[in-house]
Amino acid sequence: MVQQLGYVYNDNMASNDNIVNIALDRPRYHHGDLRAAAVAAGLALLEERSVDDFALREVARRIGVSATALYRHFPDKQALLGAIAAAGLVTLGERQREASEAAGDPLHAFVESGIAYVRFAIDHPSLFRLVFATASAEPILDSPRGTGGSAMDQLRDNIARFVADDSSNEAQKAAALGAWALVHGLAMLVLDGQTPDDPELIARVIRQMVPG
Amino acid sequence: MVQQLGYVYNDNMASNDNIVNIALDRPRYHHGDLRAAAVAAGLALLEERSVDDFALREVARRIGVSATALYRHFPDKQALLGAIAAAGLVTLGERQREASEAAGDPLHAFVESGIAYVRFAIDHPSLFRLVFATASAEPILDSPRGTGGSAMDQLRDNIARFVADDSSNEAQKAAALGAWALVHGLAMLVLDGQTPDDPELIARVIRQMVPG
DNA sequence: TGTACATCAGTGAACGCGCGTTCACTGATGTAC
DNA sequence: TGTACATCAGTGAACGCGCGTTCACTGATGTAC
Repeated sequence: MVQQLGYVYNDNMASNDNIVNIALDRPRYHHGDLRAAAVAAGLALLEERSVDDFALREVARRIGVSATALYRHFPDKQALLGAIAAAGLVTLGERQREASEAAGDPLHAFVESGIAYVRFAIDHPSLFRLVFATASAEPILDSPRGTGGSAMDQLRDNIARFVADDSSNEAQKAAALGAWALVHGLAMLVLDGQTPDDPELIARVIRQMVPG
Repeated sequence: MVQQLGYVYNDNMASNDNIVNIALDRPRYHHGDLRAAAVAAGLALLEERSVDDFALREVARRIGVSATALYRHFPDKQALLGAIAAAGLVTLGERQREASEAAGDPLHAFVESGIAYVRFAIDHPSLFRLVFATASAEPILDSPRGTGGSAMDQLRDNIARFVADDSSNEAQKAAALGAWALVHGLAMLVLDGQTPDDPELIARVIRQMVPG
């Protein structure tokens, strides 16, 4: 437990894994950082529970604060989930970027980032579901290009690098959506237990999609 | 309202659309057919509501029966949802078969049945989600071949017809899973509002996947 | 055909559930002078 | 540096929510003789 400024925070949300760190600005437990702590605890909670069983009250309990306190930082439960989903999307983008960069050529990078997408879903099923269930105002694929770190930026960059330059805008869009749909479908099917979590099979399915 | 044998059933569950008819054995409202009526009403309810908001009590209300009555026919809510999901899966298979048969060559049939899959999801989002959220005991793709009418039988038949005969078993399996994942992902992305419900784009994405 | 009885599909009242959220409040923090 | 006060992040009690499910029951149906 961390005693600080008269308030007590349970620090177990920081000990979980690197997913959690994403949401924490340092210094971690400054006064007023309940928001970050709540997001971190929420991410940790989603490692254990389905989105349906996600309880705002449990998040409050875990950071050692009354449930009401969260209403100082989020208008309602949905807003808390939104913040958690945003953090999840950032992490997904990071995982894809890491995978891309570790690979050599563009084709390889593309395949590896697809595998990373599915892997992320399998490693964090509730968070993955939340990210996509939390309907963004605008569709992710059509959203303006961000800092280059988002999951969708990764996808588009990778597509652009190996789709033939002379292909039409429409063709590129279809290719991008196809790639996204494939990995997204794969992820959902594994999460719903419709196909086994077999890394070999998953890699094969993704590989067979790319030309060559 | 249909008065029959002293019991009153609200007949609006029969007036919805053909999805509903699937679950009804004729004669429709014989004594004891509460089970079929409940499934039909449940299907209708899912046309209006998310799975989360699906209430056993509301199903009972709609067929003009006490909530308790349903417990004569289903051990619990989950069992009711299971029966509804099963009916949904049958309908999905029918839609795919119809689309396949309407098309000419195997390649076309494959594409059209993929489009039908996505169309079904878009037309019945809650039911589609329920079907796949209701974890079957065994993964659908690996389940023993059924009567030939199931959605997965359709998928496998179509795959078998156009994948090269000399391709390995592993390659065929990967091709089948890839096809499934593509349409499944497309469906989920549209349902979650991540990509628009654009029939032209959807058709293009599915078409680009098949050789030639 | 009539009677006695078991069966079983219904009934309505009741309970517990933990939740999200509201409310009036308190007391520490930061600031103006 | 001290003091007066506004601010605001917390508190705990309370409420309503509609739900799934249990319970003891009733009365119509079907059957054995």
